Amino acid sequence: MDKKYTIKDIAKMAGVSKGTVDRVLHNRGKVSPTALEKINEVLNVINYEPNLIARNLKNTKVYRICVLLPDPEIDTYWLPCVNGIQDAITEFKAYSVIIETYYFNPESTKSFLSTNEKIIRQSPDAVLIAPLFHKETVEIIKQYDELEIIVNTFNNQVESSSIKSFVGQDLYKSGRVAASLMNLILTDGQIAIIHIDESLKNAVHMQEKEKGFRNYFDEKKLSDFSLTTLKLKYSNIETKFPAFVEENPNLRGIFITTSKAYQIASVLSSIENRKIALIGYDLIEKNVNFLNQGLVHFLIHQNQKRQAYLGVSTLVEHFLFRKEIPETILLPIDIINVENASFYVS
Amino acid sequence: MDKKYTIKDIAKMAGVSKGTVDRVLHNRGKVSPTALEKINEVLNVINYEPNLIARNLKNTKVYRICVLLPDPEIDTYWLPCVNGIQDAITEFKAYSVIIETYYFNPESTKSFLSTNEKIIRQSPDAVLIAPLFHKETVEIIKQYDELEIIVNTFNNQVESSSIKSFVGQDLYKSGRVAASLMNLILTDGQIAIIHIDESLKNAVHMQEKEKGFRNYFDEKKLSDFSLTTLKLKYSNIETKFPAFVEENPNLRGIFITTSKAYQIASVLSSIENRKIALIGYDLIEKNVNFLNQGLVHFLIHQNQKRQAYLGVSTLVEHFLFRKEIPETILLPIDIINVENASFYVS
DNA sequence: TTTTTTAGTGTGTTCGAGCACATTTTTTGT
DNA sequence: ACAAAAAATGTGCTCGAACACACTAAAAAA
Repeated sequence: MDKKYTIKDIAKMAGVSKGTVDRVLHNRGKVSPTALEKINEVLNVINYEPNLIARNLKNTKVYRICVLLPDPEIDTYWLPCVNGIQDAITEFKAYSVIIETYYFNPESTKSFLSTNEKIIRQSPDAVLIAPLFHKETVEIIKQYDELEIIVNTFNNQVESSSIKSFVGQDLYKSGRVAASLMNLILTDGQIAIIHIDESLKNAVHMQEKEKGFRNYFDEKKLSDFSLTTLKLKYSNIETKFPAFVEENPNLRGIFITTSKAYQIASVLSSIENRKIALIGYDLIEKNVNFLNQGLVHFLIHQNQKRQAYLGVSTLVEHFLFRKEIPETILLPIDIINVENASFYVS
Repeated sequence: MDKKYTIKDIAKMAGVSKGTVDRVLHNRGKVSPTALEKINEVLNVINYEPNLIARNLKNTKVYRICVLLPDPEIDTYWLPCVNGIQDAITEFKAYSVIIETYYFNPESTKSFLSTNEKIIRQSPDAVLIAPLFHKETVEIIKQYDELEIIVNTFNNQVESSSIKSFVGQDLYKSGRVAASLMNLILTDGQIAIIHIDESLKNAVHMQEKEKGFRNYFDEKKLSDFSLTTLKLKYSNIETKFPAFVEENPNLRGIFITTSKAYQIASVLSSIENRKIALIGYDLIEKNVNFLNQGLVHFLIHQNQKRQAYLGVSTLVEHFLFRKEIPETILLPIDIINVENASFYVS
């Protein structure tokens, strides 16, 4: 039943040599109809599963996987990804796989393109990309496609038939989750949706979250709330945001669509007499600090570490164990408050 | 730097044979001080990591791991565990590991003990147990210990120096999480903590959750709430519970410490004019249905599937890759509402 | 009929670790 | 000094898949 058969076993059973069995299994070379039938008969009865260990031992081909993501020194948001990739490296170090990480400057499309060129020069078997820049990504993917390099993406979704896989989160639904939590904290009043970002590279990201957030309130017909959208940059938060709070005395809640909730929380902490509910994204240290202080009510965990890990590991398992690469992996939308945060911070 | 060295490489570098290198690495047999020094010199310079694939190919020892858990046909709560174990079986089927599952009747300590005896007769290398019965577990673990069989546990924590590892959740903290959510839904009124269970086998489980739940309200000095504890059995829910609701007109919220929230929700759905917040455990189908209907507000996901998977996989990796078995793995306390539930249901 | 081609089949080596066994070297005892 | 024992070291086989190569037999060409 669960006995493990080897090629040798099959050969003996079919009364041929292991070479012939091998030829049938990989349909290479010529095999007589007689031998083919005998072997197929055996294969139909037993359930042959090649020993992946033995296969991998013999396999001298070294697979190269390149990962491209923004420099975590420029944006610490990407730090967990590095850990996730490190996990994958550790896990697969025994196998003939090389996993290399490349960083680009998230503020520069040029840097993105030039680092891609650098990767292409390495002629990898596959790449995992955080496609921050939509247009440039579509462009560069053509090149990968021509070179028959498998392209996986994570964090940002880019539509392209050349992309084998995407690992990320349903942003629209994560907006809805945030809305459902906000609706639990508040009963009425004004809610601001704040987008904080230097450039527009996260535009789609942020819009999807806003859509989901607004859709929840529309759908539930929660007419006691009024929703406002506000766009801020790092540089003008300290001036524009306090003014906004001043102008909107009925403001009760804020949904921050990026990982910069701590910047809002920091400003709010200096404004007395205003209790405003905050919901943001990502368990970066500063956010968790404000969560523990009670200034941030909920964080939505996007689990970038696991995103990056899965992005790499599905590729490795594809090469080593011939597993299918899943087209999309949507990670759960983890709801974090002060009580369960410690279990998610790795 | 990252070059992979083989025993043969080391032998050549040290000017000895691979046999001698092997003896040094495993300190078996006699080696002259001269040879030892030469080999150690080489080992200090390079970073030798044995090829686990090759090691495993050669290794003819078949490891046997037995898993013991309640029959999922008697209590569907355990169904996800079976899937988790199945995942592990699939993942490691290439290796020389046999993973066998045994069921016992969760209502019978006798069944628990006799199934354990059955497992012992298989003389496994390790077991993973859901130790539902505390006293009997302590008893049976002695036997495993004498036979030098590694014992891992999951779901229920049992203190014993003979237990190598525990995979589960911090129940006290999960109670706190539930409390924090309840505090968000309600502003005041009576809250019932309901324990639903046939026997007392989950007593410690439920008590821990209650402690955490109550502690949260105590700590925050939320004096607008009053907390009551109610113990129910499957058989008397339909009579006792409606009476309880009747008697307590100020009842606003219920925290169900087991996975039977659906039974409470079912009764509540037939009682008109009472809006009572429900928080329970586990994403079993019936619970998720009530979550979608809006009768259950939050579920806490205990992720039994992953518990079982990790319980097995840490053992397998210990045998195959000589990894350490972590003493305790506490899974995150996932907060589930109607908006994010779909991502957790596997 | 003999030679050449090709279809069909089997044998042997490789991957790296692990271990049994054989061989060589050194030490001990007489 | 020489045999015997002990210590040290080297050799060779195994695990299972993969593939190169060698070989046989039958068919095609000369």
